[in-house]
Amino acid sequence: MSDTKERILITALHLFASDGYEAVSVSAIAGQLGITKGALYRHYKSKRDIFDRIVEKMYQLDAARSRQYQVPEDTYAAAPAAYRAVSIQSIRAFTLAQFSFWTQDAFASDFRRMLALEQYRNAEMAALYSQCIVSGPAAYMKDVFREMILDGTLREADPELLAGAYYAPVFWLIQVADHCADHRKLQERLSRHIEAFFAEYARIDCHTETEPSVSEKE
Amino acid sequence: MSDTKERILITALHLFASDGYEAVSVSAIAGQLGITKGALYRHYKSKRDIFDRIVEKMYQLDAARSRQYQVPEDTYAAAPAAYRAVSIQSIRAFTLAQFSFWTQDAFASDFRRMLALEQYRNAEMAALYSQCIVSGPAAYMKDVFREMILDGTLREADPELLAGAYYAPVFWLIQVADHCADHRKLQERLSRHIEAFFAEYARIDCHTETEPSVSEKE
DNA sequence: TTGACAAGTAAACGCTCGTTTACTATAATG
DNA sequence: CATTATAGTAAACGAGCGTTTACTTGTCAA
Repeated sequence: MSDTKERILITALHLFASDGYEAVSVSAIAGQLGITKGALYRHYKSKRDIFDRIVEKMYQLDAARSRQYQVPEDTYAAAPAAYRAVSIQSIRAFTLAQFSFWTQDAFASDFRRMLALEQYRNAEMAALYSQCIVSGPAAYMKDVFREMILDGTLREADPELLAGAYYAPVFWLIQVADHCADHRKLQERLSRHIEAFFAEYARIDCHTETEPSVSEKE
Repeated sequence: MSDTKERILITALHLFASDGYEAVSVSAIAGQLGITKGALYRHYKSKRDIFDRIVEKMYQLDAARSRQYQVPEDTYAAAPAAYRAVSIQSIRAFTLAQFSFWTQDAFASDFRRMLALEQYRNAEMAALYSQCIVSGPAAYMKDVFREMILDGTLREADPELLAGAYYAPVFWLIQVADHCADHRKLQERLSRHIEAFFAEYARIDCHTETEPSVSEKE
């Protein structure tokens, strides 16, 4: 039993993430590993096969993470109960974890970049990119915030606008991280964003300047 | 005098924006135009030459737009005077124009996508992408907002946080637009974001509609 | 009318691509 | 020990790559 198969996967993903699938040759992958391309074909039946196994592995990783963080895999429409009683604390923790995952985790970071490079020529990659990184998280936050407004955790506002205001800076900082080595700084910046957001929109908090926070709705 | 040279440029950019530079063959560019690749070499001396001319053209377009919108080409440190007396109105107009430019203008939209596809293997593209789309606009807004806080247009806040809160949703909506056909909807969503932002942070809390006629609050 | 030039075709160049084949070394198994 | 499987090399395959060359047009000024 060898780990060569796994090393091929990781190395190929890393190259795909830099140059894009088409621009990476099988020789380049093999060369990086110090083997010949003939050896590579002992483990995968084609270049496309490597790509497919990468995607397969990411699906598994993502499913495992969803379970770990108890994020509902169904949409709000399918399972609204799962979106109730979500605390600000858990939202904050999940957001910070997601940021580190997509910027620091080697596999996830490479996979995200590869998705970005393939999004305009591969419909499945486009859908996956949108779902994991662009629109999906915002749609999720919209459902969570709608419930938080209903149960009084957040003040009255348009959930969609709120979700954009919350998630867009996360998304933006992920892209900034691609060309900024100082991860600590960006992580702190993200924390400040989250604090400022909830200071602004949480109903019961120190924020009482513009509106009295309790007992106005009758 | 022919327009073939220009048509090659546009067609090549469009293909580069979908598949990335390496994945597009000279034959494919020529084929799309209904000519042979030999003819293409009458107008450009290499495939890389086409790429370079595209970048050159974008530099020219960008400089022209900067002049048109009176956006300072110097940094704040080099020319602080240019950042004073910027109105909320002009910020709003410029932001909406930038959004339409990067999502609707054929050349700019294709160029932005090409930058995104080349950002991890080409340092110049990475810098350009960051400067035009990711970090640059936020850095600009940070300088503008710092001045706006000083002159009392905006309430006291961290300019950097403010710039992120303002620009990140613009950036995010640009990416959303890549896989959402309904541009009108996104444009409206952007408008709502801008209104909500200034409603939240503008000091003189008149909900400045498109025409600031009379202040309703003393 | 002629000659230069601009724009395009078709074919070939050397090279690299993804993939296949024939063969080798090593180690475990009966 | 003989067998079988595994993991690798080296070379070849046809196809397509970016680029060059030789040749064919059409246009237009001298």
